[in-house]
Amino acid sequence: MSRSNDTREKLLLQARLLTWAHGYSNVSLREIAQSAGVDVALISRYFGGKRALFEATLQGAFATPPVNDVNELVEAIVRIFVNTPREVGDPSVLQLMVMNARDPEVGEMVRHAQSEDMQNGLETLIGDPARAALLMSVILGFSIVEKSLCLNGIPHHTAPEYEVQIRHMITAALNCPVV
Amino acid sequence: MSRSNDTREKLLLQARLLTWAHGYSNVSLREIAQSAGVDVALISRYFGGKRALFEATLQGAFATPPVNDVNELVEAIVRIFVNTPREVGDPSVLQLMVMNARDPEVGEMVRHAQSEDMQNGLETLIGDPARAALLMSVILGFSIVEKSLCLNGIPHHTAPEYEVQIRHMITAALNCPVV
DNA sequence: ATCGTAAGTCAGCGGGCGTTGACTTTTTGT
DNA sequence: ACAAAAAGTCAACGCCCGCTGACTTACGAT
Repeated sequence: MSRSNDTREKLLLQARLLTWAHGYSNVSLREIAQSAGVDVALISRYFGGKRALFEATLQGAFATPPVNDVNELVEAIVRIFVNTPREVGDPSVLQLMVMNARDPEVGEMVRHAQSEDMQNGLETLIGDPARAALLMSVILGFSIVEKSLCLNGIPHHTAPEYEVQIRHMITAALNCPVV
Repeated sequence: MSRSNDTREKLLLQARLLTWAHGYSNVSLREIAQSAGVDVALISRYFGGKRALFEATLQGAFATPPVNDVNELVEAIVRIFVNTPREVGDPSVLQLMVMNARDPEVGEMVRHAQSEDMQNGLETLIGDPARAALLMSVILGFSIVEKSLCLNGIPHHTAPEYEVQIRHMITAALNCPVV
């Protein structure tokens, strides 16, 4: 019983790492299995297929702790995007896959997970969907471009100064006139 | 002579549409050829291969008109992101592919094209690479999330109100303390 | 200790991919 | 009008993909 749970978790972890980093359709099951040190066939046995494995990967991916007001929620979101260790996946990459995933169902899965966990909470607390979307723009834009800069060889910001910028822009978003 | 140029351009156009919309590795040459109403083999003949076709696609993709000061450059960039007709590809999607493309050379191609055309211009005019990157974050974040919202079924902003928000955030970025 | 079941292995399937080379059709130059 | 060259067609290649089913091994209850 415990041995199977072990391999299940090993598969899940590697699937998260690889698909979140490179995109759903750019990672093969054989690759995931090899990284986990496990046979490919076990993926189909345990999860049912590639899509189901990916779906399991999204379980609670964007979970934010319960919050009482806008500031707390923003803090929680910033923490996810800024401080989440890169090793366990970067949520911004998920947002990327939304648009890059050719398979409509895969895109829908990611969007649904992200929307459930973050966007809806923001909208509820802020009240104005337009401003919530604006806030989301800023936060996601930061994490995406941050990653892009790393790829470009530009040393990414250290966490403290990065957070200063993010907070400044969030304040701007909260004060920006929206329709 | 003109017939071959025609099919070359048809291939190039469809390649742009499809790969920019769905990502390099999510579009097959057969698909591109079919959309162009042309035989697959002609792609290899005219461009040499999939990668070369994609590279041709990037030629001048981010070209901005010559500008004299920061405001003009920002205007030009905003115009590209906000007003570029969706039919000829959305540059934000290119930025997406930077991170999603598994093939390192493909990612490098996109990054190089974007950097050459836009980022460097911004840095030269602004002087401070950190602030230029911040500005880029905001602009790219907007266009990416805008697209994401469309996918989520939320009606995207009309151009005027969208531009108001973008300008507000750009102003914030220009006034934000950077290290 | 043994037997049943869970866990893991392995070869192979059908299919799509990028690419190639031999072929046919169309255009062009004389 | 006719031959040379360009443009387009077609079938097939080797490869990797997700997935399956028959098989072998290891564990746990009796």
